Amino acid sequence: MSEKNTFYITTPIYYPSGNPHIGHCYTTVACDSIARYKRMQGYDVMFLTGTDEHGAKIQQSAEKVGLTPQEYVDGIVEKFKKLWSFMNISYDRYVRTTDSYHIETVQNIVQKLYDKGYIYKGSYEGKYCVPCESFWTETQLVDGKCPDCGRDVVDSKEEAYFLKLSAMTDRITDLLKNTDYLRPETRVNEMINNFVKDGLEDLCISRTTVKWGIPVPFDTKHTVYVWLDALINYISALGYENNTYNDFEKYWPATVHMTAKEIVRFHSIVWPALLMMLDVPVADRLYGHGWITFSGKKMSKSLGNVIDPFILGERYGVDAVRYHILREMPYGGDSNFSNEIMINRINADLANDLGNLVSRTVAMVVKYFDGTLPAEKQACPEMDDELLTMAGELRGKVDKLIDEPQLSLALTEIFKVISRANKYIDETAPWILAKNEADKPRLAAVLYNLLDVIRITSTLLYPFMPTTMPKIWEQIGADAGEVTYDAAGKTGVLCPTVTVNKGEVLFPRIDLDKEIDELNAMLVPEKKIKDDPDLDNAGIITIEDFAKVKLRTGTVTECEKVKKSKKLLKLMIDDGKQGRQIVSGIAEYYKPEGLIGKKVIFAANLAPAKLCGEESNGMILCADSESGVKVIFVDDSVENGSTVR
RNA sequence: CGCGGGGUGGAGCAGGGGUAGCUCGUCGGGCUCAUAACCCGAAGGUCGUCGGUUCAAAUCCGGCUCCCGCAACCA
Repeated sequence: MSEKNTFYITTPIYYPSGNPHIGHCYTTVACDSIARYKRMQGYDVMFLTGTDEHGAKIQQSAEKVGLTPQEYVDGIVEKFKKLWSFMNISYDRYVRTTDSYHIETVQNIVQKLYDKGYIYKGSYEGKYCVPCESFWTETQLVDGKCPDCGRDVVDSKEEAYFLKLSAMTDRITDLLKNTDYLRPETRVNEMINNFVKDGLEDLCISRTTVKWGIPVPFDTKHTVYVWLDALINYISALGYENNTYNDFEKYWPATVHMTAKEIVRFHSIVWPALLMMLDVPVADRLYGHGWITFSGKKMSKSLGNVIDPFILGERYGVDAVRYHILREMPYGGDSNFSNEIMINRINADLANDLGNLVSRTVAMVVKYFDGTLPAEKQACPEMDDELLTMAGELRGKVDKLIDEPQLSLALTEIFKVISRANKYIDETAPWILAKNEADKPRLAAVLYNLLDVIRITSTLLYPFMPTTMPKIWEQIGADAGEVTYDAAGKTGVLCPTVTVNKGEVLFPRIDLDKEIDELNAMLVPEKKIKDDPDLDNAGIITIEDFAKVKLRTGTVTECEKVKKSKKLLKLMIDDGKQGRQIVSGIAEYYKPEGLIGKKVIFAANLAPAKLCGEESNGMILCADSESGVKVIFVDDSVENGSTVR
C-alpha cells in the first residue's frame, strides 16, 4: 500500500441486465467496510461504485420491454441505488458509463491510443450468428451452434479496431509475477498459464454490430467494446480527460480494485496494459474474491437460488446480513450460502456471543449499581490481564487483516475477544461479588473492564455493522470521543463513572426451524404467466409444415457417455428396423444406465450430424423443465417404430 | 491429454514434513448476570484412493477417481 493519506477503493461497475442480488452485495459490502475502516483511521477516502450500461444485451433487454436502452438502464440503476442505500453502502461517487463525462473520457482515451499507434485497424474473423448479431469463437460454440440461441452460425469477417496488447506482454508478466498487484496469488498462476505465458493477443475493441455504445471518435460507425468502455470508469470518475471532476491527481493510483474472480482477467491484463499505454501508473492492489455458492452450485436464476437481499435484510437486519457475508468470505475461495448457515451464524455470533454479552453486562451494572459505576475500583491483574491485553492488541491485528484484505479473519479476531469476555464473566462471577458489600470495588472493576472491552470491539466492528454499533455505544454509555479509532487502540478509555442505558435486544435470536419453514414457503413459485419469446417469435405454421417432422418411438438399448464431452450421451435406439445411433445433450441430467430399456420419441428424418466425433441420426424429444432437461418417455405398450403425430 | 480449485470427525471449513485444529451440531457437567443465552469437559477423523521419496507424509512427488468452476458480457 502506498504512503499517501488518500485511499481510493472501487467495486466493479455492475452490468444492469437484471436486478441486483446478493452477489453484488458481497463485493460492495466488502468495499464499504474497508472504506469505513479507512475513514475511521483518518484516510481521505474515495469509494466508487457504478454501473456498466452499454452493450448488445442491454439493448435487447430494453427492446423486449419496449423501452429505449437509456430508459431501461435508468430504471435498473434506481434499483441498484436503492439496494445500496438499504445496505448502508457509503459510496462517495456513482459512475454510469452513460454519463457524458465518462463518454468524453473514453473517446479521448481511444483517440489518444490511436494517435500513439496502440490501436490499429484489422479484421475480425469468427463464427457469426445472424439473428443474435454476435460473433463467437470456435471454442464457444455449443455443438457447432450459437451458444445463445442454438442456431447455425456462418463464417464471417468484419472490419474492426484492435488494441495492441501483445506489445505489453513483458510488462504485464512483470506486473503479475514480480509485484503484489494481483491477490490472492493463485489467481496469478491462473492468468499467467492461461493468457500471458504464450504472449498476449491483441484485443478487438470495436463493434459495428452493437449500436448501444460509445462511438469510436475517428470512425463513428464503430462503437467501443464494452469492456474497454467499462474499465475506464475507474479514472473517468476522477476526472481523467474530462472537466466534470478534478480528483485524478489526488486519488490515483487506486489503492484497491475489488472484483469477483471471473473478471480478474480484464482487471489484471487489459486494464493495466491500457494504463501502461497511457503512461498512467497502475493501482496498488487488485483483489479477486470468490463467489457465494449454494451447496457448491453457482448462483443462477435458472437454478432458482438467487437470494433477494431486501428480503434477508428485512427479516434479519441489514447488519446481520452484512456480517454474515463478510464472515463467510474466505481468502480467495468460494463461500457457501444457505439460509441455515446464515441463521446459525447470526444466532451463534451476534445473538449469543455479542448481543448477549452487551445485554448481561449492562443488566448487571443496572442491577448492582443502579446503572452508574462507582469511582472506587479494585483491579486484580492475574484475572484481568489476559482479557485486557487481548483487547488492547486487537486493533493492530484488525488493521493488518483489513489491508490484506482478509475481512473474515478480521471478524474472527474481534469475536475471539468477545468470546474471551464471556468467559471472563464466568471466571469472575460478578453475581457472587455482588453478595458482599466489601467486594463492590472489585465488582465495579470487573464490570468496567467488560464495558471497556465492549467499547473496543464495537468500535472496530462499526465499519462492518454501522447501524447496530451506535446502539451498543448508547447502551454502554460511551460518548463519541470514546469510540474513535484512536480510542480503540487502548483500554481504560471509557469514563470510570459511566452510566449505562438498558436498551432493546440488539440481535434477536432466530428460531431456525420456524424460519426455514417460512422461507421455504416463500420459495414456492407463484404460478405466473411466463414470457415465451421463442414461441411468440415463431409465427404460425401449417399442418403440412408440422408433418414434415417424422416422429417415431423406440427403445434405448445401449447408452454411454461420449468421451471428452460433458453434456453428451450416445444412445442406440431400437426403432423397429435396423436401429440407429443418436447423440443427445442430456448427460448432465441422466445417467446412461438409467435410460436403457426406456421408450422414447425421436425425430426420425433429421439430417445426420456429428457431435464430438459421434454420428447422430435424429433427436430425442425432451422438455426444458425449470429443474433441468426431462426426456419424454412413452408407455411400454407402444411398439418401436410407431408414428407419433 | 484446454486451464484452474477442491475431496480433512455428522455439517461447514483451517492447516501444508514431526502430539490433527476451529465453528456449528450431539452427549455429560457447571453457573444463574444474560437474548433457554454463557462457561467447562467428552465422544467422533487410518485427512478421496493407490504407489513413491523420507527416520518421519494430511502436508512433497506420480497414477487413479469423484466434485466444482472458467473458457473473451455473471459479484
